[in-house]
Amino acid sequence: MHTLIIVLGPTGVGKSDTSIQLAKHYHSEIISADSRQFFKELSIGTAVPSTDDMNLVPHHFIQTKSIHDYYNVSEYEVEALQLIDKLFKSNNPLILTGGSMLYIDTICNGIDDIPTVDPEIRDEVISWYEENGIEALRQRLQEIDPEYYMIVDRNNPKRMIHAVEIHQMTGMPFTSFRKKTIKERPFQIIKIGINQDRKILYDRINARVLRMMDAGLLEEAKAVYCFRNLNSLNTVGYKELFSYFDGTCSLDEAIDLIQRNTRKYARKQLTWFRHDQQIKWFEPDQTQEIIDYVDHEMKGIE
RNA sequence: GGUGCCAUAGCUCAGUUGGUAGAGCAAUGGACUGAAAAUCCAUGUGUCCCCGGUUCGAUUCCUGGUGGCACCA
Repeated sequence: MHTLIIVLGPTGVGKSDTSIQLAKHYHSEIISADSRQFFKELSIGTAVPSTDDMNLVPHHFIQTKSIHDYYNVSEYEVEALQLIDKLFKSNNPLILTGGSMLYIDTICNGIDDIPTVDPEIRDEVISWYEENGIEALRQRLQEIDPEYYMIVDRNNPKRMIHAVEIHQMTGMPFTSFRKKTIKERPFQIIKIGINQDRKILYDRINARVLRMMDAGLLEEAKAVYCFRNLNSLNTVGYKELFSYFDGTCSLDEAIDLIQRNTRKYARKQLTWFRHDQQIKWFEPDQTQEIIDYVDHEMKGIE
C-alpha cells in the first residue's frame, strides 16, 4: 500500500524544511497544500520555497495558478488526487505539506459534490444581502433550508449566503448536497504535526515578516494593488499593505498588522489541528524521530 | 527651584456626584464542506502609584511623598 505523509502545523514553524529533508530521505516529491502558494503573482508574501529548494526536490502546486483564476478546494481535491495517483507509480511515500486546514482535510476525507456557483448568482445574492441585511438573510434561509438554518452559524453571512446561492441556482436546499460523507482513500495517510513553543513561534513569525519586507514584499504588493478586490488577494501580507497604499495607515503600522495577523492565523491553524487525534506531533528539529515514526507506521500497514 | 496637569488591565485610556471598575487593542479558547491566509463566535481581579487623614465605608475627597509631562524661572 502507498503512503502519503502529511506535514502540517502553524505558519512559520518550519514545515518546508522538514518536508524537504523527508523528501530527500525518501527520494520523493512534495505536494503543496497551501491555498496561497498556488498563485504565481504571490511569492515573497506567501513564503514559497526557495529556487534552490525547488531544484533540490520536485514541488507541485506551487505557483501554478494566477490570482485571476477561479480556484477552490473541490478543484484542488480532483487535481491533487490525480497527481498523487500518478506520482505513486514512481514514488512512495509521497509528501503533502501546507497549512491550509480545509485543503488538507479535503485530501484526507474528501468534500461533497456541491455545484459551483455562477458568478452572476453570487453577485446577485450578495447585493440582495447588502440591501436587506442579515435578518432578512436568516429568514430567507429558514424558508428555503430549515435544516441548515438550525445548524449554521447565523452570525456568519458568508455561510448563509452560500446556502442561499446554491438554492437560487439549483432550486435544491444546500443540505441536500452537504452530506459530509467521508471518502475512503486508496492509500495510507500519516499525519505529522510540527509545532514549537508559542513564544519562539511568534518570534520567528515576526522576524519572517521583516525578512519579507527586506526581500521586496512592498513592491510585490504594489504590483497587484490594482486587483485588490480579488479573493486571492484577501491575504495576510497584502491586504495590510493595501491599506498603507490607500493612506489609511503608516508603513510601520501595516508591518505591525501583518505580524499580528500572521500570529492570529497560526493560532487558528492550531485550533483546527488540535482535535485531530491522528496527528503525531514533533518539534521542528526532530527529523530523525519523524523518519523513525514514519518507518514504523509504514511497516505496520504492510 | 516654582506652578499646573497626570498616575486605573500587557498597552492606550474611560469611569466611579464616596459603596473596590470597563472599553478598544494585545493575549487566549472555539466554530468551520467551493471566498478557508477567508468568515464568524466567546473570554476582562486589576496592590485603581505609596504613607497617612476625613468617613460606617476611599480607587474616588484632603495632607504629604514618589514618578511622568508641560509651562515659568
